[in-house]
Parts: sequence; C-alpha cells; structure tokens
Amino acid sequence: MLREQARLRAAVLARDTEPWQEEPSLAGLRRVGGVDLSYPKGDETRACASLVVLSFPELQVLYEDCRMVAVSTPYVAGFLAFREVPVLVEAVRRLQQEEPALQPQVLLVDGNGLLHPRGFGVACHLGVLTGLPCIGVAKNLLQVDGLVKDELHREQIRSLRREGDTFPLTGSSGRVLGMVLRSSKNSSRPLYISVGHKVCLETAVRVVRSCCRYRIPEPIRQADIRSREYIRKQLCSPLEAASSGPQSSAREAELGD
DNA sequence: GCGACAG
DNA sequence: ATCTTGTCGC
Repeated sequence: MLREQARLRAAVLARDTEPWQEEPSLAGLRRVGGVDLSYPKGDETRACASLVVLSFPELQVLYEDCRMVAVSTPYVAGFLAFREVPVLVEAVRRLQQEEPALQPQVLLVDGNGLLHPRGFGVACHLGVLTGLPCIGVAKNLLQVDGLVKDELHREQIRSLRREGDTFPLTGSSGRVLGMVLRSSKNSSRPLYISVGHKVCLETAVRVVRSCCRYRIPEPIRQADIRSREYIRKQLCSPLEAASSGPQSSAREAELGD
C-alpha cells in the first residue's frame, strides 16, 4: 500500500485547474459534491456509501446515491483511502454514466488531503482516481510533520472568534499542509481543510466556507445523513424478512455437505 | 512501555 | 466510524 500511495501521489495537482477557481466570488461554480460512508456497528465487511451533488450557492440536493457496499480493507490510520476510495470511485462512475450533466465541479471528502503522514490522504487518492477536483475536510487534526494538538494549538483555535476565521498549519518542513477553519458561529470546533486534487488551499477554504450552514459543510453533511439513516433503518428492520424466507445460504452450506 | 490513531 | 438522552439556548 505504501508503494501504491507513492505511485499515485505523483499525479496529485495541488493547484487550481478550472476557470471558476480563479474567481474570488466562485462565480461559475454550480455543483458541489460530497461523499461519506457509514458503518454498521459490528460488521467489518459492509458499509453504506453515499454520494450527493448540491447546487451552488443554493445548496439544494440535485442528486443522491446511497447504497450498501462491501468494503474489503479494514481501517488502518494513514490508509483510510484503501478502505473507502474503491466504493466511492464506483459511485462517481455511476453518476457519470447515469447523470453526466450533474457531474460535480468539486468534491468534498471526509478526511485529509495533503495533511497526511505521506502527503496523500483520501481526498488526494479519490481525486487522482476520478480526475475530479477534491478537497479534504477533516473533523480532527491528524498530527503529522511536527503538528501537535498542544496548548499552543488550542490557543490558536480559541483565537478563531468568528465564522470564517482561519489559521494555517505549517509543518516543521516549512510547508503549509492545511488550514484550520471555524466553519460555524455556534461551534468552536474547527475543521481541518487540506488540498486534495486540482484545487489550491485558498480556493478549498473558500469553497468549504461557502458550503457551511452548520459546522459540517452541506455536501458532506447531506451524504452523512443519508448513509447513516440507511444503516439505522436496515439495522432495525430484519423483522420483515421473516415472512418469505428466500435467503438461506448459510443453512445450505451447513446441510449441503 | 507510552502515546497516537483522518474515518 | 460506532456506543448514546437529555438538556441548555436562540
């Protein structure tokens, strides 16, 4: 997996590539996508993956795809992409095939982009494999390249008084790996924004800010709501499967031999 | 052994 | 990620 990350990392573009990104007002941006996965509590093999596309700047849901999928790899810190990206790439392909006109101009991804142990988080990974501009949006700081959640960091967070306030995350390497953003006037908990693919950090922060009705940007929030609701329902309704039992592969495997 | 550990 | 209720505030 290390080899694979290094190979794909070479294809990451950390700068803007589209006309609307040159516009401080984001004029020309019409569709923003969001992805998220939710997991049933005990099950390590399945998940509900959802991809939504919202209109911009209205933030109305134009497209939604939410379904149970099989996940192959377990979650390992630093390798989240290997667990979540495969099914998300499938979701993007379905969208491109079934509703090409609703293709998002940028995708908000749960997790980090360049703010990663090897500079290639899930937002970069998904971006490279889909070719879509991606932005990493993490709810927690991944301590990397000298960045730590010490008292100084907490003080910097306290200094973010108004929504939209930010401060850069500069690693000991001198590189700015991401931006801490206060996305809501209500919550003092910030968001950790980083470049995923084909978007510069400044544009990334601008987009996320413009998508926040609450702390979590609307595209990701809508994807999150849908996937966890799907899990919640199917977790509370194994009752109605009792009437006509067509599924009995487990019993066949037992008695068959 | 101790602490970290996106989702 | 998931386990979990009420509660305080606008």
